[in-house]
Amino acid sequence: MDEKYFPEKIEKKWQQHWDQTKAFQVTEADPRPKYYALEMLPYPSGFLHMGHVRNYAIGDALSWYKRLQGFNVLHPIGWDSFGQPAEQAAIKRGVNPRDWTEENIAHMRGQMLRLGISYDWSREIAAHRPEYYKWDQWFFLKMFERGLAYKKKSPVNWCPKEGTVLSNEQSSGGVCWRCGAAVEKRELEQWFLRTTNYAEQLVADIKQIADTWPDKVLKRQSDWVGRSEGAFIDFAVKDTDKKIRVFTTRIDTIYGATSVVLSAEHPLIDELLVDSPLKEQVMTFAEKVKSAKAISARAAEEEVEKEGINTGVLAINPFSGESIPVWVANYVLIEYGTGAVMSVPAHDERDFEFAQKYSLPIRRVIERISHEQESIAHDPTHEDQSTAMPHAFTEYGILVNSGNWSGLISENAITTMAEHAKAKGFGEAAVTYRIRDWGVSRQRFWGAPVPIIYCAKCGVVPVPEADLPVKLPDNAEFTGTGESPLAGVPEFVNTTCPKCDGPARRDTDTMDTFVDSSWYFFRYCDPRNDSAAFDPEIAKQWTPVDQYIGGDSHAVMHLIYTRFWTKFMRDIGLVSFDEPVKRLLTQGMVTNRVEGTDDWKAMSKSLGNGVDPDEMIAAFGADAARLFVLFAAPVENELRWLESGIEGAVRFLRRVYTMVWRWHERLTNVANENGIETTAATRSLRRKTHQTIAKVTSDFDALHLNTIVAALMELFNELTDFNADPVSASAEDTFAVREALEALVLMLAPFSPHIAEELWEQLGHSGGLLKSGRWPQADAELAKQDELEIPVQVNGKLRSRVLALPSVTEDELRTAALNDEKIKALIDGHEVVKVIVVPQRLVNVVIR
RNA sequence: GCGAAAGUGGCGGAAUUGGCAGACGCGCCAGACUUAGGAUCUGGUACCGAAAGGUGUGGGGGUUCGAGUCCCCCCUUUCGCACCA
Repeated sequence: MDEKYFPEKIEKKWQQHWDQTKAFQVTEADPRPKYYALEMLPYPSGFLHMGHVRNYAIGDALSWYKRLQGFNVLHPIGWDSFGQPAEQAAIKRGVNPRDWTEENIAHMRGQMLRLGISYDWSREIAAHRPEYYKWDQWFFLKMFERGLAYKKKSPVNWCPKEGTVLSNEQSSGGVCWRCGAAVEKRELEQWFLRTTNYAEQLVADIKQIADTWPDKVLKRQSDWVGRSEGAFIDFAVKDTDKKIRVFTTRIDTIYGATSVVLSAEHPLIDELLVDSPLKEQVMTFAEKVKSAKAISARAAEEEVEKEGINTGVLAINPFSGESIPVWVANYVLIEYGTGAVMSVPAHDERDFEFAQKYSLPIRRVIERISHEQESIAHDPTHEDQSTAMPHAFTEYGILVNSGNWSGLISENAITTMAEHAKAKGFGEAAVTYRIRDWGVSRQRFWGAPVPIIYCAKCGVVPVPEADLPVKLPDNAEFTGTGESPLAGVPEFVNTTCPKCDGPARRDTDTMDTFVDSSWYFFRYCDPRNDSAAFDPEIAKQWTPVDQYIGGDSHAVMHLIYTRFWTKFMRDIGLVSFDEPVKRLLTQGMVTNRVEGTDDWKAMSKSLGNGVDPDEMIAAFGADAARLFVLFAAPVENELRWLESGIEGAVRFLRRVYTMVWRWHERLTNVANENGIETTAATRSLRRKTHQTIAKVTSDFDALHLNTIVAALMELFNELTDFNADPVSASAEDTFAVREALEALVLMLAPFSPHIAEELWEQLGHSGGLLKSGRWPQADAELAKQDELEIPVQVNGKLRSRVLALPSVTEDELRTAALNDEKIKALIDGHEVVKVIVVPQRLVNVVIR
């Protein structure tokens, strides 16, 4: 053993040991209970950044903890290796995307090895390899068989900068999730997956993970699915047999409807205006709205002013029989509900604003229920039109001016009016969702080809399973024009129809890369299977994932897709549960100061505030870098990078190293006997050791990794204070030091595994931590305090302390406090009103 | 605009059910050892005060013997959603 701590030497030694002994390879044959720890698989951009390091350090800490506790821990890694940057490299620099990707993977794998992350490398996977994406295609075909994958022409989100379609999830807020460019609407024919079929389950099953996923993620998912209860109501168009169906959550306000408003894209507009003199005007308006939306009105920061036009057509309110005008307006969305609404200005903010602008009537039909207005409640014919409303009244209340329904309260009216509509055949109660089907076609090369063939005779023909994978060609040209590069490869495009053998063409789009990541952690269970995506029996042994760790940027993308995918896999019998991930941790970002400013921003090349993990490893060692990122902040918080912080981590490791170096000879020479008495000299150290074990264990279960490191430092400080001489220490002292050092080293392993392995060996154990080490057990007796220092307050202010045994009674404590010299002096001349005694905690003397 | 979360030393952050505020680390100060120190070790470090003592968890109020923690109002920050009928 060296006298001094040389991280690079130790780290290399143990990385080799782990590799040679295949230390982290696991098998299903292992009888121990399983634990599946998973970090989000990275995109192989070429270099790890500190965000990755933090992610993997957290996952690795957990993996080590569970291993030392005796679990059979699956801790795999792979590559989300399809995607835009590889294609950009191909366009800009003419490199082959496959070569570019493989080189990046090789480099990043090296970085992970240098960090010493304990992955089972035998299970490594990469999405761009045919043996993986074959199964993306297989899943697509399964969905196609069941009608869950379908093609339709529709307005889709188009990123002009990247030249491809995006899903709704990827264009949240009207901007591209990757490059931030404003998203346009384009009319294209695209493949969609029916996520809407699972909308209800995606909301309902949240209760299964409500306690173990972060609230903010569940909230966003719930909002994204956007479940809304209401009713469909048909408004007949006057003098025609046509109907306009609207969706409303407030059927109780229907007597206040003063118009029906259609979105500009509503399909009925054409039909309704066939003979209308206003046709020209309305169509011009609708076109204007559509084009404004096409250039991304939704990406604009400010609210767009409401605009509309009266079509001159009348619709009949099925409840009141009243005829009201039909308008077309820019504030009604075709994507939601039915693309048409009944406008109730008195009880909806948007309708109110619209009505004011165009001087449409505002008719109040809901009154607040209050004591002052009790007379109104008892007088259903009450009509208060005299007072102009300053705002819409959007709360529930009591119905007025609503025919026979007046006098009902909103909650009841909503139910009974929907029932009435159904009985009369002009509507029904309904649930709508905001979530849309997942558009998966991408006009790109570097993805899994959509396994579909178009035949002039047979139409849309799925590629037979036996012909999978549909492989990417090697000779595509990358022009960056926005056309799928596959379309320019005749050898790829031209094929024969699997049904009739006639000439046919392949689909030239590839699938969204989020398809790859929707099921990848099932593949880790059975990564080399070439006859199935995975063997359900094997997957059953590992899944669901026990702990998933990643950034929260995927809250409504990856994390909703993978829940959808799992439900589909359940429905085709591959898995037997509803939710793929038991527990989710969303780690905070790693930020650094932007030079010349006071801003802390996520590290990035463009801001020039990046920190290279390799440089950190070279300067301080992987162990210190990892210890620092876990110590510096709670895992879910933002982590501000401070070079001095990592120096502190090295200092700590160096001190621990030196401590072991000073003791290792004595500890290996003096046999570790059991049954050694605790002495007055060792009691305090032994207590600290066992208290620390208890605290660290419970903090691990709560994922409070930063306070664990603090606790280990406290234990070390206690060891320093113990100050026994390694040359002449008594058997009792040696025993206590050994106990403390062994516990410290074992508990340090999840944070800084290389030095822990080295020190464990120096403490006289062979074969490595996983062979000879076990997570230490806290002895509750030893952890007990044998004397308590009880604070004594007078009128709530701390004035003194008294010493007491843990077994002290309430009366004894009261007496001790009142007899304390300082307290006596303070209560002298005052009346003691009462004395609060909290057993084992505190005494408060209340005086007057 | 709507919704949610959070405000604790110079900094990152600790603090069972309301019960000693500031653990641990960084930084800073002093000292030791050193040819030297951006190494190492020791001690100190919330604020005011020479001290006794007093004041302190964004601001204001409340509940309580006792509030960082619970309740109400306000301010600030961060995040999410932004015409979802």
